[in-house]
Amino acid sequence: MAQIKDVAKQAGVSVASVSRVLTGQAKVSETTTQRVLAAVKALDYRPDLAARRLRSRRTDTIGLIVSDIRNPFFTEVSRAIEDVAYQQQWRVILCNADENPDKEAVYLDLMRDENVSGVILSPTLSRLAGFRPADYPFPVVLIDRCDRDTAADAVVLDNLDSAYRLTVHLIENGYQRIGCLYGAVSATGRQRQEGYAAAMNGHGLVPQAVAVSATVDHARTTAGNLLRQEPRPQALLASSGLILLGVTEALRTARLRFPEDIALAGFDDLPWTRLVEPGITVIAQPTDDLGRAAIDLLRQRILQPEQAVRRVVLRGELEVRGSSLKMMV
Amino acid sequence: MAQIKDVAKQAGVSVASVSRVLTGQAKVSETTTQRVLAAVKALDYRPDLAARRLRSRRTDTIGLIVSDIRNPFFTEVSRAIEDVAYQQQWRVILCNADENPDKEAVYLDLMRDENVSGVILSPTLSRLAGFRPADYPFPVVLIDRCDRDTAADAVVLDNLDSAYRLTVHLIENGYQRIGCLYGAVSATGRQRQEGYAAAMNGHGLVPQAVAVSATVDHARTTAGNLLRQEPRPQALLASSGLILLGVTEALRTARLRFPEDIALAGFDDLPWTRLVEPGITVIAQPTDDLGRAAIDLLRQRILQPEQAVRRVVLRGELEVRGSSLKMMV
DNA sequence: CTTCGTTCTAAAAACGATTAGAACACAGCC
DNA sequence: GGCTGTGTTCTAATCGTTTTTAGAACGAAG
Repeated sequence: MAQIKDVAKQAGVSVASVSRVLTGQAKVSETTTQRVLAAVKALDYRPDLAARRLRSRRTDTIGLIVSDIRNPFFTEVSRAIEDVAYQQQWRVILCNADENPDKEAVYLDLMRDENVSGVILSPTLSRLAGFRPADYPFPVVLIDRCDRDTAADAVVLDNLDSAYRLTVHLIENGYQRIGCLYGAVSATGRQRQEGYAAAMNGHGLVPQAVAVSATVDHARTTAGNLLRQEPRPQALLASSGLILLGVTEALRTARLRFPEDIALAGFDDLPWTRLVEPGITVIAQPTDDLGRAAIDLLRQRILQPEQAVRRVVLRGELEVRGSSLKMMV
Repeated sequence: MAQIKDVAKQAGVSVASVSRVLTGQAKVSETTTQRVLAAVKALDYRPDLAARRLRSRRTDTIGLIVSDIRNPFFTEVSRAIEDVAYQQQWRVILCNADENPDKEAVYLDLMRDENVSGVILSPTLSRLAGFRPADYPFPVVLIDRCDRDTAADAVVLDNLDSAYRLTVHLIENGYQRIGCLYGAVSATGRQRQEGYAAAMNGHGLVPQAVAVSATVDHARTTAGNLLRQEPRPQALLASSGLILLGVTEALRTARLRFPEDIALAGFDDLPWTRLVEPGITVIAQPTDDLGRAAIDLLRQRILQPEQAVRRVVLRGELEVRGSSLKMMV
């Protein structure tokens, strides 16, 4: 394996010049540049990243900590982030914290060990409470989850407003007893519940929200219980794609058809929501933009550590499908 | 930030002893060990990974190169791999090659630059042809895709047999004009098509297989065309979850119900397949086992570079649902 | 009391790059 | 010619570990 000194010898220059050409840090004359590049090509030289990282103290690596990559929302977001990262010659370390604060802490320590350039984090509730960027030895950008008063760079959906609009849509179509299953372990689920409650209260209706852990299994059983209550809700609203999946399965099990027997709406425009007859009304999240915005924010923060804290709020789009059709009277 | 020499000073020993205690490479006396560990804890010392990697020439990092993490199959597999990796204190670099041989080559070069301990690869067709582990400076384990004669460690589904069983299941339920949409860009799709064709031929039926690129969009339009042909197929078989999704959407668009109008079966036991009435019959892939087996194979190969080449073949399980119910006569 | 072997520790040499700071070349000016 | 300034290049120090090498300490055997 060729080393930098081999390249220097081949090009007839010093190792410093080779390094300068390759990193592009300082001015190098045209002739030297050409000779170095020729030597690099001739020897198929590739810098040793470990050595480079040790000396330069930069890793060009970022961390991405989410609850679970199998959650389709995070799958999409992570893909967007990785695409941008690799274009910029950055490495991405992906971590699944499983909503577990301890695991999350372990991974954040790991990020420190790796000396990452920055981290994109979807924090657990407990970490989000009182979150301060200054507590971390690297820049942090929050994604998907963020409180109103969190003083940190963040990219989020307009959760409250999206839930509000979704709820109003159901109300306007004649539904009144609207139940809501929301993920209580994340700030996002809570905010969506707030939006739902605001819409209900604003229309003189009584909110009936049930907290669930954001898993398909739990959502299914909880929804099953809800459906056995009297009077049965006229509509259900699910605060995330996974919960929506569980609720839909429960409706199947209970042999309830929508929208005839019960209306249905939720978050995340997953492929199957248009496949389940007659299609499920959802708020579509712009996952690609969320990911891109997050890494862009991180890039800027790395370049300008002292710049003002920014928050990017993206609007969710209401996709109306058959599951929320006007209620028969 | 504390360094190893600070720890040595605090413990009253040499830096070498500290290193030996922490890496566990050589024998150290009990008293020294205790003093070092105490000093490490007192100073909250964490070794600098860049320095360690430079000197030791090992990175404890593996690469995972798949076509697209958004493909649910790879999402599941990658999660399983990452879980095991982090337990072993390994880092994972995830790469999406998008079935693009050039991109795949770039990422493999990147793996060399990173000096990874090994790579788990789901290769494109062109790379798989004539694949030789010796051509790479690190151990490679193939996953999901592998030819009969590939001389490399690999973990795959019994594609041919699974497809055969799935096809026979349709035939036994009375279907005869069975069409097959298979992903032609991967070895896996081709093998499944082979299994399908074998079953058809073995029962005196004429296979009608159509190659598609393994995307939802292409599968949908291709299936749409297929459905307009006369006579219309009595059943359709899709060689992957994404293709199955496209086909299902096409049936929706054409207002065809299954199994009354047309039967349906495919690969990958995705959540929505049991949600779409009356449920879609599929071959369930043991994604978790696939991932675990792959990283286990890699670990063994790293420990014993000269051991014999292994191939792990996992059996797909037939999940019978409503979409393949016995044909009405 | 030496000699040998064992077990552990210390000092110093890698690992392969980046980057200060010194050195150099050259031009322009007095 | 000497001096200064500018732009480039070189030498050597440095990053923070691991690993090699040499040697100290100690006990047992002769």
